[in-house]
Amino acid sequence: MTDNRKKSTRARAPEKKKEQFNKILEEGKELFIKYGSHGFSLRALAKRMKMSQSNLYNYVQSKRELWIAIRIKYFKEFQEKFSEIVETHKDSYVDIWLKMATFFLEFAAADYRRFAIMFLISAPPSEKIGPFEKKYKPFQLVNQALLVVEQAIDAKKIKKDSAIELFYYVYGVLLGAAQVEFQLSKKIYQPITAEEQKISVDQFRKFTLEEISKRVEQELL
Amino acid sequence: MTDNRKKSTRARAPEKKKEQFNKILEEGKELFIKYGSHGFSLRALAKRMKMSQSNLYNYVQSKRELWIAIRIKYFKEFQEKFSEIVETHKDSYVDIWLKMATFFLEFAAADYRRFAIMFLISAPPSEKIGPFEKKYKPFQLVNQALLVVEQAIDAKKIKKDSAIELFYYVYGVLLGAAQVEFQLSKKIYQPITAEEQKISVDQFRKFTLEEISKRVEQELL
DNA sequence: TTATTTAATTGTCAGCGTTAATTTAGTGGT
DNA sequence: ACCACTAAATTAACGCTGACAATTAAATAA
Repeated sequence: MTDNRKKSTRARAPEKKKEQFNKILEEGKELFIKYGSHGFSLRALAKRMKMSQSNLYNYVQSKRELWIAIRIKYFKEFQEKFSEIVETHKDSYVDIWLKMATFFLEFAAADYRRFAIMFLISAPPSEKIGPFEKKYKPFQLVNQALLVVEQAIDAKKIKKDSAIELFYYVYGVLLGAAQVEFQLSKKIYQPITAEEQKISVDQFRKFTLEEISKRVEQELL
Repeated sequence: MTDNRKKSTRARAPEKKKEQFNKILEEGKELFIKYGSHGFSLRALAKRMKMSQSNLYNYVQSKRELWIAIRIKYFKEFQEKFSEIVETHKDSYVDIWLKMATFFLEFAAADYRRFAIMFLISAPPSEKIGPFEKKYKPFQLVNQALLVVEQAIDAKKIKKDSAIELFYYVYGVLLGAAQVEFQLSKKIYQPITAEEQKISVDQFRKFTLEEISKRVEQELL
């Protein structure tokens, strides 16, 4: 056994501690992306951080909390890019929807494990509820997109009555489509019966985006 | 510590062993449904079975294999009910789609953990690939529904060109919708901004089914 | 009745999240 | 420059997990 720890140093200044915590989150992200939820252990993370495993508890109350902290960070990154699309849009209402949808599907496909930790896998259970869990609200990402819808309603560009329903519906469509794309992209899958059942990821995405586009068009006044 | 094991008996006849294995799957299902993926341990299952934990390995190569075996069993149950709908249908093409979709969403909502083990959570990893994993094909459930589509194509009731795309699309819609419904049903969730963002599960389902219905209608010749 | 087979057992392993007790590096006050 | 204090870091241990090896003994076949 070689000693992997670095020359023992302590992050005492609040700024230094924040920095250290941030590094923990970054290493945690990498660990998760590389080895998945089952390879994501505090011991492995500690080794990467060159610190003892129990020292992580000076930064986080539980594995669950760490998990949620990473999720929140991913959502922040997601929001940032998402906001950019939303705020700089000069396109039509339909086009902005198309851009948001495309971004969502590309984001999921670019790193499915990241997508999974954000939208699919629930955090490991813990006895206590920590600060990150209290802070975290599901459906948070939704708000950014909802803003677009509301602005359009206010500007009387679209029908008001079913806008919210449609919004959640499209969110569901994208959530499901991202998963179907992933399953389609796996080599393992081979349709059992006929030849014509085959479908490529590109084909599927094109179809999905067109469906969304057509549906949103109907909403215009 | 009380000894929970039953008076030691052995299931040696092939029939008896099959029976015993079936009981393992049934208890496993219950355990999973009751305590979720994290409460689902071989030791807890063994206790329920009143046997030693390592004896489970006489029935299954790994926890992963057990997981997949349970998943397969759930799919069989799903297929059975699904087939009934498909095979006894006297309705229009649109109505049968509506029935399939309704069944899917009701199935998911009736027991979300069951739905999750079938469609969302991936089985825990294992070093070796067992017989159940070899047997299991993802997208298997899809075939039953595909049959309906193909029959309709053959009967020249619907457009052929985009039938398969639409099929996968609707599958994605349902997969996503089931998850949105679940999130909406959680008490935790409270929208942040305006009042009108609220939406009930019933509202959402109604909307979703209507969307599917409208979309399938367009496919008719 | 005996030999064989194999279900079921005990014991052990490394790995996991978590906690308690302890050490010691970094900070602020004098 | 020194000292006291705080808290980041350590070591050690707990009970849990999936898995494996060796052993026992119940059910079957000869």
